[in-house]
Amino acid sequence: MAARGTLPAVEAMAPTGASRRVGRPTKDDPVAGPDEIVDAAIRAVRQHGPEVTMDLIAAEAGVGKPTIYRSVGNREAIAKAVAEHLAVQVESLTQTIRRGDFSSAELRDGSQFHAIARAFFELMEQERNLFFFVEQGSTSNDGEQPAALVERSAAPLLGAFTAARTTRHIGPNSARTWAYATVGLMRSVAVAWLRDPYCSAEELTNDVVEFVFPASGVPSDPDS
Amino acid sequence: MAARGTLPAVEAMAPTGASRRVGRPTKDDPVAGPDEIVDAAIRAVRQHGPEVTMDLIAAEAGVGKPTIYRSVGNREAIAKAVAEHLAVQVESLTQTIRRGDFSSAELRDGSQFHAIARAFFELMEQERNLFFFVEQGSTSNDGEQPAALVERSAAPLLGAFTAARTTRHIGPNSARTWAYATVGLMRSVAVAWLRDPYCSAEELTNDVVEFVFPASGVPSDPDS
DNA sequence: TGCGAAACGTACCGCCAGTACAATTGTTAC
DNA sequence: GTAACAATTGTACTGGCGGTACGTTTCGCA
Repeated sequence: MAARGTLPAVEAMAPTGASRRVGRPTKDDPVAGPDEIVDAAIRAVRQHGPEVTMDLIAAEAGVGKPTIYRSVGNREAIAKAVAEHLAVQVESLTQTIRRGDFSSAELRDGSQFHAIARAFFELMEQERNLFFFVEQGSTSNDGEQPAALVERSAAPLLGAFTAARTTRHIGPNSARTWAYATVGLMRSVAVAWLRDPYCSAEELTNDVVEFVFPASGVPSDPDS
Repeated sequence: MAARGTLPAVEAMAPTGASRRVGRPTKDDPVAGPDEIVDAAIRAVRQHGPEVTMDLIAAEAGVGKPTIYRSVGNREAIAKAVAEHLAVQVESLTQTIRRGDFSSAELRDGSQFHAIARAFFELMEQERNLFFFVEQGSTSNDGEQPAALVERSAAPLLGAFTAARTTRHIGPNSARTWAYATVGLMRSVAVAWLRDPYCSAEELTNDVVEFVFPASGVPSDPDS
């Protein structure tokens, strides 16, 4: 088994799935760039759950594992890219909502936040695996610089939030703390709710809005 | 050294540190129960950081690795125990503060929360490694039941919070959401602040209090 | 005294992120 | 035209870690 350094026989292989030939690819071959690899990673995570192996991602992308590491980076870098993807999705959803459902007059503090939070929760419900994948990747390191993946994935909430609370004048440090507080809040609620959907998305959103903006909310509990 | 001549080839070993003899221990030997093991784990995490290996924990405890798995459980179970330890610490600190610094009249909504939040941040600063160890252990699984480690580590905040906000009558689902929101908020702020202490602990606490109780806070930013 | 149960640590296994290296093709020099 | 070099890939491997099988030793009880 396990031929030594020189390998004259490569025939009995094909477990990775759709791997291309070895060596430099032909010029007109469909080369897989970073974007294609990230897309493949997203599909792999969606299909196999948040604990996909790098080999499976490579197989889904149709490339070898080293290509991933050269083109995108290690597992955490992929998680970062996926977080970026989620963030863009939330932003896009927010734009749509903002254009469509709300009249300009309704865009007072609470309701705008409500729309964004609702979009966030629904997207996370839909992209559950991606969310937990990003979640897991964020705490993999032991506390150094590159963290803040989840933060990025929820960051779109920030704009609306700080805009809504501009009524009071605050310093940069306070704004930063409030930003962390907001994203952490959304993150934690989303995780708990996804693990055990104890109420409807609308109810959840109302409660979160009521928490952040104590004045503007509506009593959301249907019972009692 | 610990190596007795009984086994055929055990000489070239001793990396585990202070392992006892093999076989069932003598009755009056200092047997390491679950508590001792958890204590050893805490020391190991403090010393070697949040990514300690199980072998190092076993070495610190002076037992073999299987003993840990039999007595406490897998890595996640240890993280859970450490989370419990932190939670108890926070509770104890809270008790002390409540008895000492505050007159009974001052215990209105915001200030009580302030004291607890302050204690929480300071303990997490002091027990940085333990905090990140728990943090990491909580997201290791792919989204199933046993999670909620961090939640437990910040849960002491819950009592004070719900008590403070009882003014409005809320349903159980709303309370649950608010609870998740609160602990997630504290967690996220703590992580960000520990990774980059961009302000003093007091400032941080003030900002968090101001976020949760918009009415009762004091403007904390020294710069204008 | 003997024998099963209880409890332990050593040595191992499987898995997986990350890497060394040969293979293969594009490209330039002469 | 062709030979050397640069570019780029996938295969096969490594290292390390969480978790476990198994032999070893002692206790408890008949």
